[in-house]
Amino acid sequence: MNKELPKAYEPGLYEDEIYKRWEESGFFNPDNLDLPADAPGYTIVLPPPNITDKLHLGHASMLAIEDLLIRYYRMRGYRALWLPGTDHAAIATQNVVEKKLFKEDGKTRHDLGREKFLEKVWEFLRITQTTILKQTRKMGSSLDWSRTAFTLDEQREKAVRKMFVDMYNEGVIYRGERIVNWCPRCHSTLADDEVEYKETKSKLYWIKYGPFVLATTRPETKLGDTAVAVHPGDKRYKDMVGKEYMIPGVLGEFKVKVIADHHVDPEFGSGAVKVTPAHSFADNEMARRNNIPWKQIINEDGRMMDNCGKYAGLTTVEAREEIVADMEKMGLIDHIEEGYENKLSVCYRCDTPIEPLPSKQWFVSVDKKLPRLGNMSLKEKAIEAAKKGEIKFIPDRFEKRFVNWMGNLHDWCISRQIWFGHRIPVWYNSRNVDDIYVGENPPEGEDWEQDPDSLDTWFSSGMWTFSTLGWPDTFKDGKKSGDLARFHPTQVLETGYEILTLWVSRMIMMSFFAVGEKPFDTVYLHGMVLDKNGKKMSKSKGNGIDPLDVIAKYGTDAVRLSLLIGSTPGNDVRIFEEKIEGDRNFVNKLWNVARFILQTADENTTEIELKNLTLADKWIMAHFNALVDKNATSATKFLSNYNFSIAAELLRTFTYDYLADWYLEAAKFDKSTEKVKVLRYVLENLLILWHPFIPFVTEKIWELMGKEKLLMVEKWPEIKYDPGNNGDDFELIKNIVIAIRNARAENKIEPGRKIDAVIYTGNNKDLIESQSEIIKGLRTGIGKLTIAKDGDEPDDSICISVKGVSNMDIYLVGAIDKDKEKKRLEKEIANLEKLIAGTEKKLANEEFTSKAPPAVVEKEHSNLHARKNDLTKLLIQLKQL
RNA sequence: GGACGCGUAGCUCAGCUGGUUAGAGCACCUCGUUUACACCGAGGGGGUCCUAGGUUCGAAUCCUUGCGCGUCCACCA
Repeated sequence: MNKELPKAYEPGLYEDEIYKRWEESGFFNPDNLDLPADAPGYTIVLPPPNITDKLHLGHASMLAIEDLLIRYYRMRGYRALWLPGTDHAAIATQNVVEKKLFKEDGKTRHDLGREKFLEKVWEFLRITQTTILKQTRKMGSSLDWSRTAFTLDEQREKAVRKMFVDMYNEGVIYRGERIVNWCPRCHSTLADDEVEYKETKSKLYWIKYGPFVLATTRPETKLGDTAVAVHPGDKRYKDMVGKEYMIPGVLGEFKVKVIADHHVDPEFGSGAVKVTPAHSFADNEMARRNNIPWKQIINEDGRMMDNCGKYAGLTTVEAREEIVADMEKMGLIDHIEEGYENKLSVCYRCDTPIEPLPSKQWFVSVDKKLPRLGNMSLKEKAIEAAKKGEIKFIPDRFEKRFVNWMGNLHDWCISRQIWFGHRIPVWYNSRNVDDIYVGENPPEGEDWEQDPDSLDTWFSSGMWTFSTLGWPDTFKDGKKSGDLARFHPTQVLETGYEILTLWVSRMIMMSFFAVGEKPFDTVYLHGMVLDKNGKKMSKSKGNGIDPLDVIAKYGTDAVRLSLLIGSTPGNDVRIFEEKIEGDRNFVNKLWNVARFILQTADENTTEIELKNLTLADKWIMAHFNALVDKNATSATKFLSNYNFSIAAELLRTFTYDYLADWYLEAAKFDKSTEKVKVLRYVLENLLILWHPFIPFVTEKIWELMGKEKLLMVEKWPEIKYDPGNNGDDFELIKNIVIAIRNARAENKIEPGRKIDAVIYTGNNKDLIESQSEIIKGLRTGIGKLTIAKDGDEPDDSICISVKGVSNMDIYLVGAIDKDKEKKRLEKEIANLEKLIAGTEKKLANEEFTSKAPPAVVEKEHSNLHARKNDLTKLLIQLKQL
């Protein structure tokens, strides 16, 4: 024994030190890789985690997948760049800090003022940002830290302003009125995902409305009505469409136009809807489609405006009561339906009902045709890229989802009434409201005031693939230079399917606009990480797993493996400790395989002499070759096709079932000149194959093997030695051993007891003889082993059958439980007879033999033949018993 | 309401460009401390592949329907 390794792999002892070595090697940065000038690029930009919180297992899964890809392609000789960063997550971050501020000091951001509040935000984000980067390293991520970016750092600020100005000058960005979700209590707009829906029971008022009777939950908005809408196919109102009517109301008569719109459900209510464009999203859309004017009647305090006569100043709820009472007096109420169930939209922070209000906002037009896009719109260009396969989706079903969603996309509202984020680079002249300045830098002069709003966080993260590669400095006159030229378009965008639409769509549109090319070749979508019961992990439910906790307990490699194995592209993955524990056990198994090999073969290898290989050597070499082959079932191929789980399972099967269980065991009895070389060759290459999955343990073993170069930059293996056959000879030995072990277990022969065996080999005498030590050594418990070409059945013995072998007889002598053996044989015979009957029936069916491919029919014939042989043999054995 | 996904061994999941005696890991049962590993080894039991139809010589795999679960989007006056 030359090297004394600890019995169990202890990740905690090595991980930090190994990561440090990787980082200090400089190889995370592709500029330092030793590559030919024309080496292909392979770039992934890390989807920047929000700095609202530390990382969870979902992030860990993302990091595991992306690091796997990057390490794989780095070893394949690509100029691999994985670019790290974080996202300022404007609204989410501001909310977290606001909540904290309120909880700790009872203050709102308005108490602090813009500047002071932003200081607080930065204070907060520096802490989470540091934690995030630390966690990311802990996962073993081979990110190029020298290129680290933040969506709100100086360089990205520059990019965002340039983008805004370019889009504005091109007429893509414009200012317009839009209905927003407004919380009257918080005095703020809410993003769609900040709106919550509450099941409520309310009243449905059926009101007399000129020639109509119609149902509404909000009679007070009648003051803002400008139209009545019906379904285009509704015969009841057919003749009224397009006409104008005077409607009696509590403040006198007013005029509405009747419009036809598909949005109206003719089954609901009376099939006619009053339209209040200023205070309803749906109504607003209908008004836009039909050119109907708006009339705002509710202000930002949630109160009726001055144009509401005697109701001015009332809250909407107060106004509703009074107006209903007045309508009642006027005989305008048809009837009131109680207990009507609907979903009320409320503020996620304070539960206050939301008031949709019109407001001035900045938009990105997705439909404007642009000369720079060949007269296509941003939307059309993105859809085309997906449909033409210029951008590929994995799994491909997401392409449909993407295209479908893009098709329904409306202009993108990019302004947010918050303080944290990229401030909109627009200045208004205080002396002349219509005088607007849009530019990358503030205008000269004192009368200019910058727009108080900030940009939607997706505006800056949508630029992530090129803003991180030096844009706009690396893009002049339509020509890419520097990092942008070398790494853009990137190869893969790997992210969760839940932000396919939010993020991916924006990246594609912005990249085409700014750089004139797609941001990435492939979008790989991963699923969500769920707990054992398939529930989303969340802090409030307490079912979350902290990556750092399980890493401390089981090691990073085990955590990575548990996230990769058993998960398929686009599908959710359930994670629980038992699973991680199992993978920890596997990592330990690999460690011990190495431990054994290093003990028995601690010397540097030279070229393997193929002619000296034993049966076991050839067998393991053949199976190793199958892993790195170019055919469709190799681990290499599955890695290239994003089938990480299948690749890992192939590697695991090889490591466990082939290498550890059989080859290493056989090696203990199978001495040959090449043994040491084969052991080292297989281990070495196996470590390379495993490295992208479990980088730490493989790198550590690699070091223990005496390698000077880092495994991280080792070349991906190809087939180097052809053993000349597929290892079938050793497969036969293996099956003999299994059959003997089986027979022993079936017959309850105590493990300590030696049994004599006789093998009549037929034509295989030399082969079996050469392997007799292995057969005896592999825990078959054989005492005296007799090998002959043929002979008589020994007394007091059973004949055992070997899988797939019919021209050989093996007898175990003595100590046989005949009853048990008889039962076993009968069971097996019954099973075989059933199979044979099935096969015969199939072959008798002329439809089958004439229509099925000849190869399939042929296979059935050979199956039948083999099964019949086996049956004959079993019947003889049974008779002899 | 719209779109999509899932339902295979007790649990977690592969397999699904149609042809295998339907697989893996964990759990379970029996046996075993054999110096790489008890974070172990040997052997074993366990599945009408959700239901009902259809296509086909042949379906876990393709089509239709129903049931159950999940995700995203929209949200209704």
